[in-house]
Parts: sequence; C-alpha cells; structure tokens
Amino acid sequence: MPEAPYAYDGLDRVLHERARLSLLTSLAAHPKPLAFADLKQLCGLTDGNLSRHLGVLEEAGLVEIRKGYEGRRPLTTCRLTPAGRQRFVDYLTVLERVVRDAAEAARQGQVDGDPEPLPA
Amino acid sequence: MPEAPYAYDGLDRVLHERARLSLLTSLAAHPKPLAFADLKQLCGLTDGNLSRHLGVLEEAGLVEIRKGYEGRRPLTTCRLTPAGRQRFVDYLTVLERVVRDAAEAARQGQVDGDPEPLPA
DNA sequence: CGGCGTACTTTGCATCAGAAAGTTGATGCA
DNA sequence: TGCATCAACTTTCTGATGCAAAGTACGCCG
Repeated sequence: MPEAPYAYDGLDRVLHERARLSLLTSLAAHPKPLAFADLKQLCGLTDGNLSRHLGVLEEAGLVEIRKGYEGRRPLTTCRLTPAGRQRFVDYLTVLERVVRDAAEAARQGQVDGDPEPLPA
Repeated sequence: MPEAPYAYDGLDRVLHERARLSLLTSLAAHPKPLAFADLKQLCGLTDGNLSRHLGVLEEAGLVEIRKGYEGRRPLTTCRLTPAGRQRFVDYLTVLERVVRDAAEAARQGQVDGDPEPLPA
C-alpha cells in the first residue's frame, strides 16, 4: 500500500514555479489579454525570463500568444487558453490542500519538546 | 514605482519545491522526529532523492538530521529546527496569498470572451 | 543618417531534480 | 565459515531549466 499522503503529485512542475505561477495568476485575474510589458511589470520579471517562461507556458498549451502590432510597434499579447485555465484551477486545488495540511500541521506541532537524545 | 503585485518574492526556491514542500509538511505535522523510511513513505520519494533533499534542507538550516542506531541498524531521524518551522510558516503565508489571489482571479476571469482578432 | 529607445529573442552558464549505481553492514542459510 | 540477500542510505551522473547577459530588429528623433 503505497500511501504517500504528502506526495502532492498534482504539483506539476510547469505550473509550480514562481515565475510561471505569477504569470498564470496575472492572466487569470485579467479577462482581457495582457501585453508583454504589462506582464513584465506585474510579475517583476526581466525581458529574457518573461520570454522564456511564456514560451514554456505556450508549449504546454496553457497560454495563447499573439504577436501583432500597435500602430507600427510590435505588441505581443497573451491570454490563458481554456485548457490552461482548467489546469490552473486543478493546480490550485492541490495547492489549497497543501496550505491546509501545512497550516494545520504548523499549528499542531508548535510546541516541539526539547531535543531528547534518542533512547538508544 | 516597481509595483509587481504578483511577484511573490517570498516563494523561496529551497521551500517551493514539490519534494521539499512535502517533506516539510510531513515534519511539521509530526511533533516527534521522523525516520528516513517514514519520510520516504509519507512523501513517496526514492532513497536517493530523499537523501538529496534532506541534505538541501539541512544545509539551509531548516531541519536537523540525527544519525543513530536502532538496535544495530542505522536509523536516521529528522526534525524541523525552530528556524525551519518559522521559515515554513512564512512561506505558507505567501502561499496562502497566492491561493487567495488566484482563486479570486480564476473566478473573476471565468467568462473570457471570444478571441477577437486584434483590430490592427 | 546616426544614435537612442522600445520590444523582444537567443545564448550561455550554473544549478539542480531525479535516476541509477554504489556502499556498508546485518541477517539468513547451507 | 562462507556466500547471498536485504536494509538503509550515499554518491555519481545526466538532462532539464531558471536566470542573466548579450543580441536582434525596428521605429523615432535631431
């Protein structure tokens, strides 16, 4: 019986990553597509990192990237795909469980006795 | 004004990692030290990975590892340090915020209109 | 027409998670 | 006793990857 109550398999590495988590949250929060520069600002990322992480998210089918123009300047915009939104929600469910488990745990184990030197 | 509301700086990479998060939660949940084999079971990790991640956590001062014997078999036990518990709690605070932001966001942005082809 | 700024992309490096192989020593058994 | 097995870890290796720095392309200003 391989019970592994704390294994948290649902923490997909594509989503469970600071920068990407940040991007997805930003995107989820804004119904309209967001521009490259907006995301950069919202998530505090450098151009290079943003480009890279967006690439990863697109590759995984989580976001849709559209390269167009505003006037005659290039403007890259980005939105969640429906599948992306779903996976994000699923991920969040797991994350909620983690937080619940952990918060509970942290409270419970608060008074951790003295370091007894192990009977043997 | 570098506002980056979704930057989540508090998501320390040492903690924000599936295996390690799993380990810390296990440890936080159990007031008594846990044995290597217990952690392996609880977190669904292989020997090698467990060893590696425990090493990282110890290096970072988050856990204390004690190598002893039970009878005459080696028995490695592990517990959170006070500092470790604190950092875990801090991390959880950020994670809670992420979940809150994101859950809110996911609900809000639910009805994402059709993919309008960008005026230009 | 030459430098500057915007808007990204590409490259390179250093780290690191996970898998596989190795180590040490106790126990079973013939 | 000698050999094989198993338990409990550790070490090594390799591919992936996050981040930073350099690079590209193009419009705009003077």
